[in-house]
Amino acid sequence: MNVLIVEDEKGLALEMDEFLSREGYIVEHAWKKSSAEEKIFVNQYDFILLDLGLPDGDGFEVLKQLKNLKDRDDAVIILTARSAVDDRIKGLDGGADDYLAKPFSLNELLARMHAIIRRKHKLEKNEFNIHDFVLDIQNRTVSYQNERVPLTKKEFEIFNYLVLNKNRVVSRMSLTEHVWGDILEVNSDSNFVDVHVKNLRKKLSQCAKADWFETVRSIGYRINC
Amino acid sequence: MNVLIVEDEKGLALEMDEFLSREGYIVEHAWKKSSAEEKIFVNQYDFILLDLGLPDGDGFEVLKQLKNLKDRDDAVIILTARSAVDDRIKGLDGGADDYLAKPFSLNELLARMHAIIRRKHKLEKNEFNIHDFVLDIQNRTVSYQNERVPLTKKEFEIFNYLVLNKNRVVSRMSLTEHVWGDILEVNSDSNFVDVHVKNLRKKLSQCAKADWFETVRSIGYRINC
DNA sequence: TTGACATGAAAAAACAATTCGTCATCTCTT
DNA sequence: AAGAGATGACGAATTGTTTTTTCATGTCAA
Repeated sequence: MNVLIVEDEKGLALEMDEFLSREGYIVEHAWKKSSAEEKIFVNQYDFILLDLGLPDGDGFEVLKQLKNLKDRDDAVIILTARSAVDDRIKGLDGGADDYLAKPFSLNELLARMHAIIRRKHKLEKNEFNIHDFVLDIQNRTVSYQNERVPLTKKEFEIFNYLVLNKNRVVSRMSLTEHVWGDILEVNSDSNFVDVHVKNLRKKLSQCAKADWFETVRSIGYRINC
Repeated sequence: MNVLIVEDEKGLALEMDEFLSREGYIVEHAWKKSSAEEKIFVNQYDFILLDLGLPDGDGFEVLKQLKNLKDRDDAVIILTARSAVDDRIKGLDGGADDYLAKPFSLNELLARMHAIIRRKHKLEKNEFNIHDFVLDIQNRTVSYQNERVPLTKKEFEIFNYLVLNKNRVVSRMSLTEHVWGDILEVNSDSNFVDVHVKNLRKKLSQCAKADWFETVRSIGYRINC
């Protein structure tokens, strides 16, 4: 999952980066309003963590720009000093999905992100249920009939992203972007996605249901349920 | 324990080196007769593994040189091609402690070395018994009243060397040479020996007997029994 | 009182285990 | 038959753990 951190305070930004990277997120940074706008224009993100007090302008304008773009589903969490938490923010009228008053704990941030995923997918808990699997977002674990399936980081991320997009074809391209980030140009003619999918499938092979984890020739993969 | 390998066949020599290093020995090499003689003149070794067919002469002469030196107790194992195993070798008249016909297995070599230690210390098994400890040379383990005491490599080597010289003062210098090899000049003013001894003592502290593991001020340590 | 040793804690290095990416080859689908 | 994907095996990179070394400080014996 891709996250854009729009925050000029480097220390905080790097802390967030490290923390979220550990959690499997692909993190990008924008240190000011202008570069944030450029990045948003070019890429889509699963989350945008938006500081309001940017050196070259109000973060709210970034949010407005985003809302002008079509077909975007980027979740926005506003980060702001407590004193700045006034109604315009609390009401979330600008279209943000949540806000977080500084200083905040990284776990709090993560919890809010999970909450957004939960909301988007209409989940009751931080879990996806698919066939007999339970994919636990919080603990980053997968179980099959209450039996833990040990997945590596990459395997979990692949499964997670496919489940997040279940019943939709996920292209290799998109999968790569969301699991590895922008390593595309460097090595394009490798089959590492295939290899990881193979390994993942093997670990998930306890579920014998036919075609639940499909290969879509020339495009990518799809999980059906 | 220090081992000198006198052997011109590099492949074999390096194999032996790797194997013996894993077993905790400090290994040096001499590739020909002349350098072997120089080394023997300068240093003492616990074992000299002596190939007879050296490029610049007969290995036996190295052995003769060694016997000319006073106060030496280096154990010599002769390595030689099977065809060369004639009476002069078998009889071990030259003063070697054992011989080994090539090709031999590294474990066979090690077993012979252990046998020599056993003989020198008049042991019945490959074990030293000291107070309630059993120091197993073969398995490189230490037990106290049949309870295994987990030691690190260095800790074991220190204990082993002190036990080998029990009731004698072992200088820091000597201890360093036998456990670490010739790192002396590089860092002399370090207290790493003391630290390891301290850690070792802690692990051996189950034995409450007074002064069995003494510090000899300004010199080194001594194990009494 | 001083030098030598002991000690605890932490940094650095070594080691082991796991994960990741590459590659050559095989299989399947069209 | 040709292109796409699957697979097994292997080396590289990463991660986590243990061991080794350094260091600052405390203690003890001469």
